[in-house]
Amino acid sequence: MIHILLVEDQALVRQGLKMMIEQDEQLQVIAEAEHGLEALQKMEKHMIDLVIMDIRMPVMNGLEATRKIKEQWPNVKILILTTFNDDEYAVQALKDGANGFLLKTAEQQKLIQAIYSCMRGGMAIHEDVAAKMLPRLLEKSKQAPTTNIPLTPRELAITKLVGEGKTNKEIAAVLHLSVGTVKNHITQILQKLDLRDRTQLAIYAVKHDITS
Amino acid sequence: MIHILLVEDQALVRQGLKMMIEQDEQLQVIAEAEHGLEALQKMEKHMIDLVIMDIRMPVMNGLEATRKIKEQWPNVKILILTTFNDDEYAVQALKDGANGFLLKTAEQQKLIQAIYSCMRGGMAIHEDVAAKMLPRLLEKSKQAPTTNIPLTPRELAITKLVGEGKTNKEIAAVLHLSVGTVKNHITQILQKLDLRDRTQLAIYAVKHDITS
DNA sequence: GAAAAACTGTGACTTGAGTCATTTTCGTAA
DNA sequence: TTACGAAAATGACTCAAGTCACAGTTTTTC
Repeated sequence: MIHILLVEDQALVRQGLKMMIEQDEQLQVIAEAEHGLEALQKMEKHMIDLVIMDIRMPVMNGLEATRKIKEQWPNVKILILTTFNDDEYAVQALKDGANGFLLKTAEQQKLIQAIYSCMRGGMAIHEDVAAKMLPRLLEKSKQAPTTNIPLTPRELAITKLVGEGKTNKEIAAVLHLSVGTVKNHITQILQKLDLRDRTQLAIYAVKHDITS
Repeated sequence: MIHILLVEDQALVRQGLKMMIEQDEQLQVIAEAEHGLEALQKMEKHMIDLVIMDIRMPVMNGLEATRKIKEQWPNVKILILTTFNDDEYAVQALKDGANGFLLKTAEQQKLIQAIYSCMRGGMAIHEDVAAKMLPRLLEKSKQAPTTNIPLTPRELAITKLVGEGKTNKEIAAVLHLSVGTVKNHITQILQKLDLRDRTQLAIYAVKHDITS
């Protein structure tokens, strides 16, 4: 038997969900809340396995509630209820520890499926939500096309070490060079990349993922 | 009429795909290739709208081919053919510009759907593939839970500017402080975070996404 | 085989960065 | 009310970093 907490401010939607969920005899809604704060209170009173959480709510929204619940009860699964327009929230929700997404327009069959897949440790994400989220996630991890970095292999190696926060002395030791040579290379690198000092170079290295 | 290039080394799979695709009268496979290199050659000879690309192939794999095709023909759509075990490649493929993923086990209805959604500019990603990829993507953009960064607001502001590569003088100007004060704060910050110099601090700032 | 680019090194010089001691002000929590 | 941490500042000191000029060696490229 899976014990579920329903968090959703609109009573009608909540009722509908409850009925759909309890069509499956292994699933039971043993608590309901109208906003995040109430959800936290219910969590303390009941043994909850899974929370179904709306994002837009008064008092405390779903993101904050998700974060706080995951802090105190890391093993509880959380499914986010979402609409097509919530995609910027969705990414944040995932970072906060959500285990999946339900479109409000989903039919009950998908709903039940999502609950079980999420309880099994998987991640339940509706196809359309994923399609919207992925490009957003990629933007951040992309901006480094590794193209046209006009550095020689030696310069790259030094850039990498600068990006790890090493001093010239340490770099010299690792590469078996003199400190003076390292300095010369760095002068060269800064000129090529139009940077001012090793700090800007380190930032460059991290952002362009020069870590090989 | 949508012109399609099929890239897949196994002739049987290729034949099957072709038949499934051409069930739809708007879709036509006008070229086929057994590996990435051949695909590039075919691209030059035909006007292609969409490429369906396997990942594991001899001579030149699907990732490299995707990258090269997107470089020369940025408007061509590319759908990656994948299995459940390819998820580490999948992320890379997306970064290289792929427009979607097809599971090799998908039925023809899903296949056709994916092609159209991809041509409309959307991203076609099978639910199960997305579920596997998202956690992987999140790991990279996550590691900064913004928690326990024991810095005061002032220190945070300075850390942020260091992370932008600013000098103490510039930071002092922005925050209306003396250079000495900035130095003092930085000494304090370095001690708190157990770092050695502003370069390591800048790296810390970038990695923890302190950019507010 | 010659030219170009990459790699290595030295020494001298300038300056930004970081540490330390010490002081003052301000708000807030015990 | 007191005590404390955050914030701001000054001055003096040390040193790593960066620039510059010059030079030798090796590797790549045409």
